[in-house]
Amino acid sequence: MTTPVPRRRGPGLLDLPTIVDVALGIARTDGLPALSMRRIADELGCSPMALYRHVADRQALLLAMLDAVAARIEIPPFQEEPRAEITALLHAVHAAVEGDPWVVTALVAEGLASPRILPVVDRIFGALDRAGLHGAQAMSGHALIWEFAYGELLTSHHDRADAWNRNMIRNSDPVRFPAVHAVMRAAARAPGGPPPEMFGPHLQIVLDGLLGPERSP
Amino acid sequence: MTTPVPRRRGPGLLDLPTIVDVALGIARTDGLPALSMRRIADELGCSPMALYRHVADRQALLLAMLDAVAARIEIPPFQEEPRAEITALLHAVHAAVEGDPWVVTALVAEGLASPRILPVVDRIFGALDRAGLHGAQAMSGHALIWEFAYGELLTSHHDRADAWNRNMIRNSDPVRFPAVHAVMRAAARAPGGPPPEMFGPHLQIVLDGLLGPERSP
DNA sequence: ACTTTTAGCGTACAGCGTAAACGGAGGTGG
DNA sequence: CCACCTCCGTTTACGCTGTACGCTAAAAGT
Repeated sequence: MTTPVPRRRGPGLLDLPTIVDVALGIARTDGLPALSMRRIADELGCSPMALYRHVADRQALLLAMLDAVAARIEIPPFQEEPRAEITALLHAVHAAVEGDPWVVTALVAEGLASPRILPVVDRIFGALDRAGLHGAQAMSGHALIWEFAYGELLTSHHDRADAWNRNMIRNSDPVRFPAVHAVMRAAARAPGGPPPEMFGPHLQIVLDGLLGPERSP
Repeated sequence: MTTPVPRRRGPGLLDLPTIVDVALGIARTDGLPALSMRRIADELGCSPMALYRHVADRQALLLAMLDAVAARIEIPPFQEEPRAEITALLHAVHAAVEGDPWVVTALVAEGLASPRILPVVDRIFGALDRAGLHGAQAMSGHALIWEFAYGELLTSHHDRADAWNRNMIRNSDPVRFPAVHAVMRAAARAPGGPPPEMFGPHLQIVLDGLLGPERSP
């Protein structure tokens, strides 16, 4: 006679950090659509409803995951000079989110945010203030910086979309669209290799526009 | 005896444009998550499976919707001057997508794209070329422009997220985060009204960084 | 008139998030 | 020692999703 799987019971077997860890793993390897409550439960060896003792619902779980990602932002030391300060802060955020492209999707699709980015936000506002941007200008500049960060993270991590676009261009008429084809041909002659990292350079360009071009010493 | 609902049969009762129209309506009023095949079928008075005679699957439907949105881009007349050209093109795209924030979500979450943006892409590359950006620099600049456009569209239309952030800041410690609170206080004193449109100004800032600041005459 | 093709769609299935009710282990008070 | 209460994980079930499969009936071909 088979004991009906005498699963261990009692407190301490399941907790939020464990659940979030597993969820992060699934999201990273198989993407956000594959992240279902049942899948998490399976990997934890528990029933789906067990998760609801520790998480209100799926949305709350996503928020907890976001929080975990935000927690690994290594906040850099303070720098007086605005451009250097903003650059350092955004690279820290980028490094934390890089490799987890679903973060931006979740953030945007569900309108979520973690209070953990508040320190970063505050220091960006401080830097903008020192750079001479106050009030509405500061809010606008701050918005622009995040718009860029979102956009960069979104577009940079989509290999599928990239291949799609290449094909779309390749199948298009070189006569009607000469400029794209010229650039693509030039790129084809280039040594290939991994696509260049664009976050840093692009951020500098945005900051050039926002704070004025960097004075070369 | 009841004839089992002698639904009209034969070709021409249902076609892709009709389906796409209804789907666009649902997405605009109730958002992308509310867009289910059954919901579309209900509003069309047909069975869910009827849709599959005209659309391969949900993904294909999304792509068709994207195509419909891309079709309403009013391509502006050519301008020699690069900054003016790019500005006009991007405002045209922005105008077509504005009011349908789900577009960017779909575009990004599914990695979709419509060949209809090719003319726009080509002219942007042309403008970048005239501005002195070739090869890898052109690709980088082009990428930056779309990164910004994506990010702006994503962040600008999320009232929920905005309210969320306001609350988050309001509930935070003014001593630990003085800069945000200073800006928020200044914004609170401002006349209110609708949030200012940021796409135009921010695009100019990005172009300042990319092409060099606008020479004032 | 008879057969073949095809457009349209009813049924059914696997999977989703989660509400509701249940059961068993551990600590606590009588 | 026993009753009880509180957690925590369980099973069960509901309404939703996208869509594979196969039927029906109209159109087309011979």
